[in-house]
Amino acid sequence: MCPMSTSSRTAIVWFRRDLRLLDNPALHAALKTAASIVPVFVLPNPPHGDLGSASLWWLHGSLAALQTSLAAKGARLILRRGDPAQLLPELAAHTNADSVHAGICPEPAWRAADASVAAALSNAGRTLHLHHSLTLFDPDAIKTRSGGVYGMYTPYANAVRAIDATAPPVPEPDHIPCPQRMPAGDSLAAWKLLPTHPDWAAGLRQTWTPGEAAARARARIFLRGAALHYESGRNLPGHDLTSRLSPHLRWGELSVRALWKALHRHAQNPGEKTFANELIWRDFAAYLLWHHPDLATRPLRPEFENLPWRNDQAGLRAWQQGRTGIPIVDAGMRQLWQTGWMHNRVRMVVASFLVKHLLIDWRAGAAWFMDTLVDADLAANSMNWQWVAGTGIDSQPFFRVFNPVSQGEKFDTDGAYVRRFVPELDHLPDKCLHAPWTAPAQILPQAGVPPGQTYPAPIVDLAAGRERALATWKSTVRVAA
DNA sequence: TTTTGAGTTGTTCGA
DNA sequence: GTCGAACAACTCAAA
Repeated sequence: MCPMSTSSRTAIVWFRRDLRLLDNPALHAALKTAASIVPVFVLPNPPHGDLGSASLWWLHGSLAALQTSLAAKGARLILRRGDPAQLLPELAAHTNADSVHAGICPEPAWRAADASVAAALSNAGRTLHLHHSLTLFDPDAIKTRSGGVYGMYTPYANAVRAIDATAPPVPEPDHIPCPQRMPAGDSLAAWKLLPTHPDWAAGLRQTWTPGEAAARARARIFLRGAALHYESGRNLPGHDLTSRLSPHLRWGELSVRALWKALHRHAQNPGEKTFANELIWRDFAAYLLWHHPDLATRPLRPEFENLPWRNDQAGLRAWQQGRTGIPIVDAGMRQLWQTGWMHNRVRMVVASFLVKHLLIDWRAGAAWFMDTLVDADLAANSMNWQWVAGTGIDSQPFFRVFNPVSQGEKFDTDGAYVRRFVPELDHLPDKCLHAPWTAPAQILPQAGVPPGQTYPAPIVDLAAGRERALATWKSTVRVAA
């Protein structure tokens, strides 16, 4: 292999979680300064800890889609596996590229990688340029009046709404010129990101289409339909009234800035406002991870390190497998396993159940979500688990314990959601569907679910679990004070 | 500096 | 069935 000589400037576009061509600031900046572009995706080996099995499944589809759309622009995506700090300087030397452009990632592992890559490139007289594109707002630009970091959502949201200076989306290029001779790369298939033995991804294939084109299509459908009733619709897990854009946003197949702009072109009805708030929550999560790099591993309030979590492997396994005996919890966990996704309302219910009723460390739940969700995002996942656990995000009162029975009755009134994912309860009457253990003696055998046989009895008494959680949180706070 | 108002998503109890 | 109050006290952020 000998270094190529080119007469014009070349730039590497390092794709990470901006797997799109529309409104891609790194690509745009590279095209402005260079005559030819080398698109690269580097998979760290081993993959970073936040790349779970479901994420790798999605990544395969998303990279395949990106290869196709780049090819349509005359470019080819170079896939490499290993240490970016070694591979990128090599590729830059090989292609005589003087710069590398990438989107900023808030995860600590990527920030460490960026530092090594920047140093290695700079030793060879080359530059790493990082661009904001994952979030609406630059996390360093949002400060409290006294220059501090926001710790509560509402003041943060007020601050960003007052600024509302998101950069305008940049256009999709018509053509992406590549060097005559491109460096070699791996084949996507050789990475073996898809499961084979066993192939657990059938439900994922049925539910999702990764890639920029599918992301844009879904966004269009959502913005014209469910977004208008999002305020109330988003709470009903039995209906398809959420955006389902989370995995597309996680991989940057969809530009959040373009989505934001599309949303604000419309008159602000309550549904659209609520959805805009969700996008600000997403930004807030990245902001928190940026300023608290140990968000995923340490409670924001240190006193909660002392919370006496139970080491309950059987309970954790029952929760993971959707066999807790609490219908809406099991429905949620099975939806997650089958489709790689769970409705947001139910995520709160299952998380609260694990952390409060079972008194199992939120980090165990967060790890399971990271492995099984197609939208697994370290920032959002860590923030939301800490919110449910009451360990630092905002001021969740410790007495707020979700009751899975009332949540089910309130938001899955007709039981459509539970029946879809816990089919063995199909024949139970609505009245006791969310709490089968309260059914009159004859009902369960008649409905084909004799107690504790096809469907388990509850692994914890809900009232007792709630009391135990209240007492535990109360004493943890009191000891700290 | 001190003060003040407020904090995504809940539950239970009693009138 | 519906409604308001209590749950307890702290931290945040702005004035």
